[in-house]
Amino acid sequence: MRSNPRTTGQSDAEPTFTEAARRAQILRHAIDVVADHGYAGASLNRIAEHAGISKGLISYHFAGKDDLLKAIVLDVFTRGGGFLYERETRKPATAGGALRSYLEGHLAFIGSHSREVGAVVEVVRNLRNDEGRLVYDNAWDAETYGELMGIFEAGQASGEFREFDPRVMAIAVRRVIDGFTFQVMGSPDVDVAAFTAEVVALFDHATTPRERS
Amino acid sequence: MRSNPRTTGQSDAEPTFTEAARRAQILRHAIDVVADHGYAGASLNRIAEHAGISKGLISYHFAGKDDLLKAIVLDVFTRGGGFLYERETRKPATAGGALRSYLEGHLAFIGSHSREVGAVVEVVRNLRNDEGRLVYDNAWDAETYGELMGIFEAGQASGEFREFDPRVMAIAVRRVIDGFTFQVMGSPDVDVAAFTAEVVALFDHATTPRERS
DNA sequence: CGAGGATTTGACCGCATGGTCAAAACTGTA
DNA sequence: TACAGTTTTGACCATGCGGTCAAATCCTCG
Repeated sequence: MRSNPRTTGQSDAEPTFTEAARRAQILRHAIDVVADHGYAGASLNRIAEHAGISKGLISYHFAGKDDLLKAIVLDVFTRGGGFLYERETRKPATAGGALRSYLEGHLAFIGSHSREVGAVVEVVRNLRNDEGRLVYDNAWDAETYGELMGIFEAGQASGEFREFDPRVMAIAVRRVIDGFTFQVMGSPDVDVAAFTAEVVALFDHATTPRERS
Repeated sequence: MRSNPRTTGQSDAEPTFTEAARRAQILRHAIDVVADHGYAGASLNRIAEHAGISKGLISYHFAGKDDLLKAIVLDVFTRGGGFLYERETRKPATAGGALRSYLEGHLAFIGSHSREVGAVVEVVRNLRNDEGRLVYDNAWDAETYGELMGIFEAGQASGEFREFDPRVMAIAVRRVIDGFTFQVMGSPDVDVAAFTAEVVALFDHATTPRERS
């Protein structure tokens, strides 16, 4: 057989042991290449060379380059979700605590997986569909604002937070979190804990009223 | 003569009227194409077609694609500087006022020049030199933090601002400002004034102490 | 007009890209 | 051993890329 039926969605059988391992290996090397050379520099040839395999093998395990790049996003998101799930011991009692936990969790994941997150950011910001539109557009990452906006609305309902537009605040939080990726990728010796403390304090002040309650 | 001496830096004579106009025209169309199709989709062929000229003409007026892209950045930065200069009537008296002015000025420019700024962001985030490193790296945009950090340090010295890391706060401000570009590019009907007011309030609370003085 | 520089075209080059495929190699089973 | 299914290779393809160049055109001024 010349191509894998699973790559074209014609089969939903259990993936072989070999297949799973090979896909994981390709994903790892693809992440490395994207992180090192950027979206434009991540060619299938370069990824194959980096992994020590032939280019055709990538086409055998993935339907195409876009499929591979989307798989990177899915893989890192899944790992990030697991990281955050294992980290959360119990639900914070206050909205401020929830926001703090959100920031600390996400920044900790980025600090310990900067290359993976960097590759994802690269793909998300650049991958376009056939019509030339971004695959991961504003509407897409608006979905990721949901959790944050929930925290903000709860805090405002309880009077813990001041009045502000939850959407704008969510955008700001996500922008600062994603920006941390570039900081740590640009200079890997940044102090994750110090940065986290600063950001937590920043948004603590930004969300709460100035007057003491 | 087969190529323009000015594109290869072999002449510093006054540019012709035709040359200046042609360069400006190419820049405008290049900005359009980058804004519409992203960095990866902005080929010389596409830019030439969009401008209704031949591809060779671009090579005649610019030393190469990289030169053209850097010219986009320089052009928009120059225009932005002029915009902000004309906007500033007089120096704000307080650090809080300076920060507010900084935010309002930059967000106003983005709101009225979203495509230009979007193209610049695309180039800055993607253009790499021959060794594969980003041309506009962390060290480069750290320079743009200077003005913000000056405002923060002045405010802390006068006791107007609380104690925080000026570098982290500057990164946060720039991230939120640049993020606004994507918001307005993704949906051009966003309310610039409302967003600006929210961001001003956000960083006003973030920088000032909670206790009333 | 016509000389000469400035401008513009369109054909062309070498190269890297994403993708395909027949053949080979490998693997397990009988 | 022979067989069948899976996995892997390496050569190959069409396409688009950035860039070059000889030739054609335009423009200005004597």
